[in-house]
Amino acid sequence: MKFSATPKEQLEIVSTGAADVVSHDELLKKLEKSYETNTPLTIKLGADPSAPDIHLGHTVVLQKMRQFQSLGHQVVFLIGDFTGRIGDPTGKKKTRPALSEEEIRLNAETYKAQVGKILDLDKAKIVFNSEWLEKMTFADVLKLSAQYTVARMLERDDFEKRFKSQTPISVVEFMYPLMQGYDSVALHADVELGGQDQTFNLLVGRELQRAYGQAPQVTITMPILEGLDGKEKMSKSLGNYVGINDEPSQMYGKILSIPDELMIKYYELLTDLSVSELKAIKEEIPNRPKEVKMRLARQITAQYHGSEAANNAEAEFEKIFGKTGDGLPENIEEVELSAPAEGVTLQKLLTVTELASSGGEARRLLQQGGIKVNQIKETNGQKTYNSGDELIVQAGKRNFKKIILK
RNA sequence: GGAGAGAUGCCCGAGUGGCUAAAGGGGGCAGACUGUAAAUCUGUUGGCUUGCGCCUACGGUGGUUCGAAUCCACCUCUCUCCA
Repeated sequence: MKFSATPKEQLEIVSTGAADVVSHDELLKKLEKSYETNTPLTIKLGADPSAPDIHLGHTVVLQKMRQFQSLGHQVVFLIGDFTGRIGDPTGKKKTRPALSEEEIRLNAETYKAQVGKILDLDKAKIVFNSEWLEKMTFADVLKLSAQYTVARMLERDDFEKRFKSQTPISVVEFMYPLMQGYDSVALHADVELGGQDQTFNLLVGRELQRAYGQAPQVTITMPILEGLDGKEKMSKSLGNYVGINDEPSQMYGKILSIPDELMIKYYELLTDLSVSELKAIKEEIPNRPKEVKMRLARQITAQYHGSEAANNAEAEFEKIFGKTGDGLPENIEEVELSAPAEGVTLQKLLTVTELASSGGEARRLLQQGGIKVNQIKETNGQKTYNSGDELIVQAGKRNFKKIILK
């Protein structure tokens, strides 16, 4: 193993864009030692197997991981299967169901396929924490628990909030940071990466490593990426996410809909532009916001689907929404239905094709002018269609269906 | 173990016997405006229904009543204080 970049150069590369590094000094020392002894550092990143679909928010940390990888370090991708198998009792309604081994296997495979778009999996190590957590005895667990106090646990932001607002916190939840920290012990991690919201957990890892006689890991946290709404953290449950498996046209459109203020952050965290390129973009934004945003959408789409697909996505977007286009997407999902002799009402068609989730929803859309049939606004839900009719129905801005009645 | 408080629609939260499918806010959806952005404004937001209307819903199960989210009993869960 030969490192092409000096420790100082490495330090600069990996700390760029990070929200926090604990600490720079320790990191530099580790990098120096690894450089001198020609030993790659072990870089840990944990993943939760309950949500196998990766979105752009997850990629922020993965990009950082890739930097370490291309600098020649050993990245370890840890899948928290043990944790997933236990489930999370927090919140009576949101109880995370315990996953079966089969589900976890499947999720892990899905994960790998997606992570592989960013990391070089041939050079990465993939581990499951059940490997060591499962074998721990109760005595081991007690020893582990003894390393941390309740008061310190309550320092964690969300615990503190919940404690103050008198919402339940189960004891198991206190175990999560400990388990995660113990993973670092088991892996002898030199560096752990995570989102900024993971800061506490990563720091627990340092404490535990010390307690178990190891040199504490350096923690690098990345800023949290806001989702499409520009307010909340990008997450699947909030629906404000861009999945890396999203269709190119979808991905392109979604990115274009982010608030302007977010553009630069997206450039910083989701693309691989240099500091000087970023600076140029920053200056361009006030003058040509639309162009800059389009370029962003194209660039990110290209990262996951190739530049050809990105260009097509842009062309299609223009076709639908641009001034020159005809307002229709390239490919519209076709639905064939057989119509009864007396015909079908438009309202019925909307619910059957799931353009509207219920009859009430369909009525509302019609009433509010959210429905177009063959590009003409239609407010009469009672209008009937018969077999032989072909119609393109649009619900809202971007839901299209081509309905063929037989 | 003892004493007290509480559980309402996607979320928060009002509502203490009929006018409550349930105030208000958030979120969502749609429209206007735009650059499919943000901000703003408007409308809408349980299900079935063109409509009349019907059904389901206020932690669970029973009960009181012509009538209950609202009263009673028991149960489940959560929080607070004391031990």
